[in-house]
Amino acid sequence: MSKAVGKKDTKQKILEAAEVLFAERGFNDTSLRLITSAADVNLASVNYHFGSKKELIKAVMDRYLAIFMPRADAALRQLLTEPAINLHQVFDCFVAPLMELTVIKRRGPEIFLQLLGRGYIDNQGFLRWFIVNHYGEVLEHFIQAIHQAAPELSSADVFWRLHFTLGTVVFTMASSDALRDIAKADFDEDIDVEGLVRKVIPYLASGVGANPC
Amino acid sequence: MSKAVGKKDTKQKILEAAEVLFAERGFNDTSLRLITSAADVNLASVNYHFGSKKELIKAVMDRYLAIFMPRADAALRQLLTEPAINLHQVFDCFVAPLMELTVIKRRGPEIFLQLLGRGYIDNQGFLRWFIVNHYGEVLEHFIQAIHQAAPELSSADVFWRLHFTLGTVVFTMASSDALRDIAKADFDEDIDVEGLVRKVIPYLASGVGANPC
DNA sequence: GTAAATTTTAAACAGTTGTTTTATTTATGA
DNA sequence: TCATAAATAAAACAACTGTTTAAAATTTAC
Repeated sequence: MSKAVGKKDTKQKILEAAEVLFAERGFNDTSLRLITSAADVNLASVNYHFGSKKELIKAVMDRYLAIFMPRADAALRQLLTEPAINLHQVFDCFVAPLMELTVIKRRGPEIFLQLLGRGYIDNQGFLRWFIVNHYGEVLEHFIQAIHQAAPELSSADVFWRLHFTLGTVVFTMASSDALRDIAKADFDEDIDVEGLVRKVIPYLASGVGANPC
Repeated sequence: MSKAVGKKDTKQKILEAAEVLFAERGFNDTSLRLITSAADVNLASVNYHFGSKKELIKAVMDRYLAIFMPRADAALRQLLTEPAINLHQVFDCFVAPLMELTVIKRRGPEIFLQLLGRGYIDNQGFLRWFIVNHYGEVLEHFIQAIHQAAPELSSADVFWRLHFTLGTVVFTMASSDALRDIAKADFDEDIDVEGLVRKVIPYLASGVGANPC
């Protein structure tokens, strides 16, 4: 143990700068030079510590996934043991794990959701593959919980509405800063991320539970 | 009138190639060289005919917006004259105008929605500004119709749920090709774009109309 | 048919990208 | 303390970006 407590090492500084820029601007539109100058480290240190930009992206994502996924999974497993559940409860399983991402940094929850959206859109699939391969069982428990809460839905309907839901959340969070500014200006409504999450859940629960026609 | 009927001119060839690539890969990740080689025209012809890449993006978008927006507006105006309306009817206003985009090309509806999503995410605002400034009244009629169909919602609630809705649609359509492939493989469900749109509308209507809590 | 305007072409421009190389500095362990 | 390893630094790399230039080809107009 040789590191001084207050002094972040280079690897950490890169991660901290990269995740903010990736969330704000997307992966492809964030250059390594932008990251390294924001982190106040040398350009070459990214390739030295992470190997490549692709690996840096994975490292940034996994720092959040590794905390969020097991906790979401635990909440879903817990819910699945109960006799009768509803969709609102299913979505509520994600709130606490999401808000606990403040352990990484204060704006952790929003950054994580923004990164998730970027990963879904920017790179055609490589991050999606990574998530499904590493955390696939969480998704399965999610689907299982929806089936239990809304047994009238076919598997295909659940599949589609799961993706509708993902779209709603990810898209909203990707532009949450701008939207919250507008809401503040136009309606004098000042809400934080948790407030926004709690605003979207009734929408999601009602949408997923809608009568298919 | 000197153009041979079967022979597309350069400007048209660029538009046709660009819109597909923009929809698939986003604006920033589609280079002019990729477009011009797909269109089989010279690199410099983009700057010659459109002035810049930014103007090309606007031209691509406006080709669809100019057809879609007036028709959607007409449908909303028509609906607003009726005494009692529901949310399902509000969203139905967009289906026919969307499907009519096949006049541009067969896959016009999906391409348009994908472009819309790209414009929302890729460029931080310049396309959004363009749309709001040119077609703002359509958005106002949309909001008015929602207010009429769900008068219990506050203006702020309508604002948020409108953006949830936009997220759902745009995100779903941005990856609709991949999702439909999965649905075909996993559930043997073979649907076209109109089928997908009709699938998402109950979700949206139920979500927007949910009891706010 | 010829001159003028329009369009196409190839080449070069200046700037950015991720990555690698080489040299220098700093830290480690005996 | 000194050799060794690890980390940092500056510079160059090849590939790519949007745009411009200047020459060639084509079309238009009289």
